[in-house]
Parts: sequence; structure tokens; C-alpha cells
Amino acid sequence: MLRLSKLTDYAVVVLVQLARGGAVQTAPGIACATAVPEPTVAKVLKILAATGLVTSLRGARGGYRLARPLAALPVAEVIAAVDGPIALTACVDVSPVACEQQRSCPMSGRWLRVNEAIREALAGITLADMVGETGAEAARAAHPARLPQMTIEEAL
Amino acid sequence: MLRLSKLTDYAVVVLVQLARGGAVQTAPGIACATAVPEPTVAKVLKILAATGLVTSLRGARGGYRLARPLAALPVAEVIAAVDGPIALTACVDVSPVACEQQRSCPMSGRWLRVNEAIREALAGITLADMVGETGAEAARAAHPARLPQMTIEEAL
DNA sequence: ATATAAGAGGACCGGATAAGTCCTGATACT
DNA sequence: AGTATCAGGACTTATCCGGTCCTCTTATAT
Ligand code: SF4
Ligand code: SF4
Repeated sequence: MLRLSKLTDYAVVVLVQLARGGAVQTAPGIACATAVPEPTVAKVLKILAATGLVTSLRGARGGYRLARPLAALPVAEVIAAVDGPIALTACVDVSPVACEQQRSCPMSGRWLRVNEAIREALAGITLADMVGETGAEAARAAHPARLPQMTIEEAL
Repeated sequence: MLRLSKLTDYAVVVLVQLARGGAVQTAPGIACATAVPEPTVAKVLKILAATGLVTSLRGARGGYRLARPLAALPVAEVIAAVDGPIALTACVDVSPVACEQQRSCPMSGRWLRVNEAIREALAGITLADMVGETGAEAARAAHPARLPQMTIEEAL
């Protein structure tokens, strides 16, 4: 259903909790603050740390800290960090495994534009936009072309 | 990876083939024209017919025909037809199955904006935009705000 | 120095979901 | 009548994701 993975969803929740808690927080702490199972939180944090979205402090009194403020963290990056690069179809992906029909497919490469459109939409919304009301204007400012001309919203 | 299902991908391929072939075409015919396995093509066509994107003619000399020109067929509709409504997270979906953390989740409902952004991006691109060069301008016209301000394209 | 608290980095299993195949009917042309 | 074609499922298989756990390293505190 064009749904993003639960891990990604959790990643956002964790990041926001990390922001509102401030300072350094441990994985179990975040888990109990967000109602997300602790092992899963740990997993998410490790992924985020590996891609540099959060910084980790090891040892006693350790934990995690945001590497960047939420306002400088577009959703696209979180998704890319957890789920891998955004690639709607196989022929858009950079990975070696290409699509079977690559040859003799009239659509090969045609998805690029759609992919970019989504990537840009996702790059224009930061986590800060998602949490507060202040984000409403920010999102609108990033997309001034949100004119109600296309009314194909009944898309089932 | 925020990838759409293969069936959806095939659906687009089939629809385009249906357009360029013109007139009425049978499932096996489309299959051999697109290098997509025939049973799969049949399945896709049935789904598309059920949602009204193509019209079917039964009996001998029957087949499928486009219900609408490609120019009036946004990608969003194809995706919605095959994969179901676009719902990035569980709490955006209209289905009864809600997310576990719905309560006590600070993000509940916050995905709506992101979801809409994607839906609109997808609604603004028609299949006609994807196939021809003529589509390039059409897509650009639909999104005049594609200014290169956000340079977070290194999203892995 | 030792004990302890925390993350790093995998390996692992089970369940969900999608992909692909096939079968049995209904329908309309010839 | 006969045949070509779609309709609508049921079914099987493959793949991927979610979730759990184990062991090792690192750093603080006593
Ligand atoms: S080559 Fe064609 S069938 Fe393969 S992923 Fe690209 S668009 Fe889809
Ligand atoms: S944002 Fe929160 S409520 Fe919505 S699906 Fe994710 S965890 Fe569930």
C-alpha cells in the first residue's frame, strides 16, 4: 500500500522523543517513554547511529543524543537511513539487481521523474514540521505550489 | 525502501501498452508485447477492470480497452487501484486496524501532512507525463515550485 | 583494578504479505 | 452449438520484515 516500514515509523517517534527529552537518553528510557518495545527501540537507535542521525555515548551514563536539531532533519533522510534509498521501482534503484523486463520495457527510466517528485516532497518536510503547529507554515512555505487544481483526491 | 509493489509497476506498463496499441487488446496479446508473464498480466487487468480504469469486452473478439486517455490518468489512481489507498503509516490509513501505540504516540496524526504531500505529488503526474517528452513540460507545469533550494539529495 | 552500565554488531526465527499459478464459471461473438 | 475471452476466486510459494536474543566492546563509577 505504499506504506513505509514500521521501523521507519518508529525511528521518527524515537527521534522526536529524543528531541523533547533533551540531553542524553538511554534506549530503555526511550522505550518506556514511547510504548515501543525496548529491543526494537534499541535496533532503531543503532541504525540511526550508524547513519549518523544520532550520536551515541557508550559506557555507563551513556546513551543517545540528537546529532542535528529536528528542524534540520527532513523525513526523507530518516526514511533513507532506515529503509534504504527511496526507489519506487527496481529500475530506479541503484542496486545491481535490475528488473527482469529492463530490456524491452517501455517504462524503464520513466519512473525517475515520479521518484524525484516524491523524494523532493519528502525532503521538504522536516521532523520539526511534523511535530508542531509552527511546522504547518514551514511546510506550506516549502511548497508554495499547493494550488487546488488537481482534484483527483477521490483516489479510492 | 518505499517501493511500490511489482503489480503496480506492471499495471502501468500494461496501461501504457494498452494505450499505444490502441483499440481492443487481449490479455495474452499484451503479455507477449510487454514480456510480462501472461497470468500476471491477466491478474493486473482484472484488478484494473474492477476499479474501472479499463473496460473489458467479453466473449470472442473481446479484450480490454482504456477507459480514459493516459493524460487523464494520474499515477496516484493506478497505485490506489492496485495497492490500495496510499497510507504511509497505520494511523493514516482508514482501515479499522489501528496502530498499537495509537494512544500515547506523539506522532499520531502527524503523518497526515506527509501523506498528503506524496498523494498530491502522485496525483499531479499522469501516465502521459511519464511516457513522452511532452510529459516533461506538463509535469513541470504542475509543479512550478520545483526550485533548487533543498539540497538534501545526498539522502544516501 | 574491578564492577557495572550502556551501546555495537550480529545471528536468528516466525509471521505477514506479495507474487505467481491455476481452476471453474460466465458471457458474447461466429 | 462452438469457441474465445473475461470474471472471480483459491491456492502455493517465495520473499521480506518485525521482533528477539546473544556476545563483545567501551566507558564510567567505586
Ligand atoms: S524496467 Fe519496467 S518493469 Fe522493470 S522496474 Fe522498470 S518500469 Fe518496472
Ligand atoms: S505515528 Fe504513532 S500512531 Fe501512527 S502508526 Fe506510527 S506509531 Fe502508530
